Amino acid sequence: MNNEHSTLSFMPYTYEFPRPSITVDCVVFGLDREHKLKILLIQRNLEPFKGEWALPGGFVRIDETLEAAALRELREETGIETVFLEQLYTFGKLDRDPRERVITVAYYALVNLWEYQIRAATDASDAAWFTVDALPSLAFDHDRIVQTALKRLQGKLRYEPIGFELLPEKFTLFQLQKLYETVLGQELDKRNFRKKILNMNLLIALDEFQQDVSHRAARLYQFDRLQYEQLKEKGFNFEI
Amino acid sequence: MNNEHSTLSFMPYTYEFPRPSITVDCVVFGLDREHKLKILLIQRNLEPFKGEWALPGGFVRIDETLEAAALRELREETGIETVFLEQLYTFGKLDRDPRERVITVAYYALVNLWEYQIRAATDASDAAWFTVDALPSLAFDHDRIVQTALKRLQGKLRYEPIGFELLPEKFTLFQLQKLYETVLGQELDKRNFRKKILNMNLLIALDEFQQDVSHRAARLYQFDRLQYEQLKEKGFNFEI
DNA sequence: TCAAAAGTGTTCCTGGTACACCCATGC
DNA sequence: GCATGGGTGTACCAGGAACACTTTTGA
Repeated sequence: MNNEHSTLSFMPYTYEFPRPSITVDCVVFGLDREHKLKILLIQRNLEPFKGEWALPGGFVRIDETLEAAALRELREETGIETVFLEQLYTFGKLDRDPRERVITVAYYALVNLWEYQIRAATDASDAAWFTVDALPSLAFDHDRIVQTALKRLQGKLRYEPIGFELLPEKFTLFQLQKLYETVLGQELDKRNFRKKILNMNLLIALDEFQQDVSHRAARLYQFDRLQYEQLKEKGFNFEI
Repeated sequence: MNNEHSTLSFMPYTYEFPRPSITVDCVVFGLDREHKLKILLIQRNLEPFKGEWALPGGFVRIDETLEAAALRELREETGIETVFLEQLYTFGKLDRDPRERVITVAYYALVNLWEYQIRAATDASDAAWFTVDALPSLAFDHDRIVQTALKRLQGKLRYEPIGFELLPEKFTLFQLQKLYETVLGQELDKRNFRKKILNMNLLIALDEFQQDVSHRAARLYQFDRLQYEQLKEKGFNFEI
């Protein structure tokens, strides 16, 4: 990786001016069954920061887009296939990587942890979920990236219907409310929450109910994406 | 710039894997005296797209941050010194530059066009202001970048007090209202607008009035940044 | 005296907020 | 029968929206 200790035969790409490396990093959010917000981290098995926890990510190849790189790294390192993925911010401080100048384009992803367990990493390194308010210390400037992602998630959640990405296809209003309470960090009134979300006409009430719960089974709902797109066309603004 | 037609002596930087170039581009917004929203463009005097209009921008040096690169390019190409500058989005499509893979980190800036005229570019190429709804065709994917910046500006303007960056230090409520009407593209009720903005207690009413206007002179106001920071601490949310 | 913008209050209505009890189920 | 969440309505209040006229100034 460093020019100094390799011969030209392994360094076939030459440029008139020095160039930084470009990476992508992904902050993957998931919501567990106890309504805790979690982030997926990888234990590094290479220097620098070997053994420390870091965001999944890696170098952008010359023939792939940034988003393709993010999706590829997610697949390779965590087994995640299809997710909500959105660009977060590009971090370019000079010393954020001790080896050389590395600019990273950060993405954040929302995955549904309810129905299936994300596979651990496919290679030797470990992947694990951590509750956001009990994260280990992170490699590079990944703690700053995580904080930025958290703020973005909180902001977006209030003004766009992205919370559903963290829930299974069919969910209860209680789950949805807990999601908002967890991510926004404030309790919400049950009756007012239901009134507000149902009045939006974005949820399809199913004729299905929870199974195997030790209390009255709640009705299941589904998010009506099509309806949302149509309402948005007409100037409707989602807001919780 | 291309590997093919230069000797190694001019291409002293070698890497194991190919690397894209990194540039920054700036969408500079200004508001003219007729309450029109304008963008600052540069006429390119180099290939590719020679003679076409493009956003001010250029290559990121290995020893400068992204923001520093954006500020430097603004200074060099337009003479703009201190502005509101915020990262917008990073564009990484494979073919967005016909020469080679170039990833650009876009910024948007807000400048005050009222008190002084922005200098034209310092080199031979031309800089000029264009009304946003009458832009010429742009080089590269710069039209997409402009559209992204416009959406961001409209979104931010409603929820953060950044509109003041487009006005002089001392402004009238009428100017402020016209700003919102222009950027958001909708008319606002004069009485309701004044009530709302004054009730926020974010404006300092000065004992100064407009000069040399052919109608009753309006009172001048100033944005109270300190007060805004304090209110924000306490959970206050700006919203128009 | 005309043109252009400054400046000012009230009414109505919508939507947010606060709040408490009974129901169904499994253990 | 107890614990857990499911499910429901009303009263109050704040803030948004609609709306018209008089004042000031310079040309």
